[in-house]
Amino acid sequence: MNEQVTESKSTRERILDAAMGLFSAKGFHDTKLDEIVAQASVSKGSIYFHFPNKEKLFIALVDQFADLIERRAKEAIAGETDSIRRVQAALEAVLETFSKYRRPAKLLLVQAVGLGAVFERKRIEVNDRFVLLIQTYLDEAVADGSISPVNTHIASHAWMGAIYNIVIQWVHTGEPAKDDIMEALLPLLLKSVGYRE
Amino acid sequence: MNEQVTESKSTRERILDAAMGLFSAKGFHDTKLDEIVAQASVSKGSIYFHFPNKEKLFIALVDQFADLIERRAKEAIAGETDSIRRVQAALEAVLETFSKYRRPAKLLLVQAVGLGAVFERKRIEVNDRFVLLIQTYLDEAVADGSISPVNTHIASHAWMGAIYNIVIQWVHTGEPAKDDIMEALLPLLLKSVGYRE
DNA sequence: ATAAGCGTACTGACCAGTCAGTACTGCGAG
DNA sequence: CTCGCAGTACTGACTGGTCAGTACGCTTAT
Repeated sequence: MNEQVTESKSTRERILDAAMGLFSAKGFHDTKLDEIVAQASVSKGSIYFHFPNKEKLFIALVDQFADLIERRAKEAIAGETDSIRRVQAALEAVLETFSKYRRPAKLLLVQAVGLGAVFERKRIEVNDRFVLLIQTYLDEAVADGSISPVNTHIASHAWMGAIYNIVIQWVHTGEPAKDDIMEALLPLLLKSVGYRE
Repeated sequence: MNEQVTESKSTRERILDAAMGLFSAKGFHDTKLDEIVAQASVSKGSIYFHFPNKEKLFIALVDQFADLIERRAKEAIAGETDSIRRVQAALEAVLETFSKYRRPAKLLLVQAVGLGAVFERKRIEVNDRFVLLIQTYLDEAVADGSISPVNTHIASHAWMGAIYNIVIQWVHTGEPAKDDIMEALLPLLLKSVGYRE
């Protein structure tokens, strides 16, 4: 929300870093505030100076990463004009970003799920943001005839899920390797909406 | 694990039913044991007579439903001989079962995620069970030439994710309708592995 | 009698959140 | 220039509510 003007960045940053490490590894409930305190070498009070509560600290991390992903995807799209290339570029950018930031990926895709109603809303919001992004460009691709007329609503949800699950698998095991994902997943998704290269 | 031989079914069943309702709606942590007690009209001691702890009660529900899904899928497969039809039948059976049991679906797909390490292992185990099932029949379909030679490992994970996400969407909003899912998702998945009807 | 099945009242560990206080910096008035 | 004052950043011991799990006792069936 409010950009840091004062140069106290380091503390807030240390809290976020520590929280990211712990939340992504152990989940929300299994991460104790005292652990973040220890990891970040800050005091408990300091955390509550920068964040209203544990929940908001977690959500700050989710938002931060979701924003990054969306920014990268939009940058990639901006660099292309052909609709099918846009879809392709966005997909590459997203996978690239996930693979570059493994811990945030786990936070967003795994740890942010199945926490109560508050988080659920957040998760759905983030998911829908990306689904809508995908759908927009799929619709475009259908309109200019580069892919066959499919149910883009279902297709975009399916794509999102496919990406989710592959990335989650990769986050856990390190397999399949990033390049294998790119090579196999991209054509698979494109074929699913009837695109022939 | 151990089948009920004693005829105390009703209490155990009432506990499971209440737990299913609450866990699926509110998640693991936000569901208090006392709420299950109230909902099921049983005593706390009774719950601890039938289940060693809260965690195991939750996992019992997960296992129960995962078993059901797998059974339905295998039954569907057994009724077909052609490999591509087997894949199709399994998919239909799984979607059918999910749509018939909305609460268990939410429990398995949403609420069982993002709980600490113990549950994470369980979730991966269940996921892998289905991925392997899919992969087996995809490999078969590749072998007999009904679909193109794709990376079936990645494809099966992608399928699983696609199914996950669509069903989760449906669990939350009731949209898209079951029939729309069948009509759109099935051909989409089949096309993704290069099958032409 | 004796044990499986269930009920009730209780415990105590745990942990998010609080708050009184410290350290430091900058600033306007006398 | 310096003293009082105020604002900001931070500390860490403490608390109080919560809730999973337990102790123990009463039944009913065999």
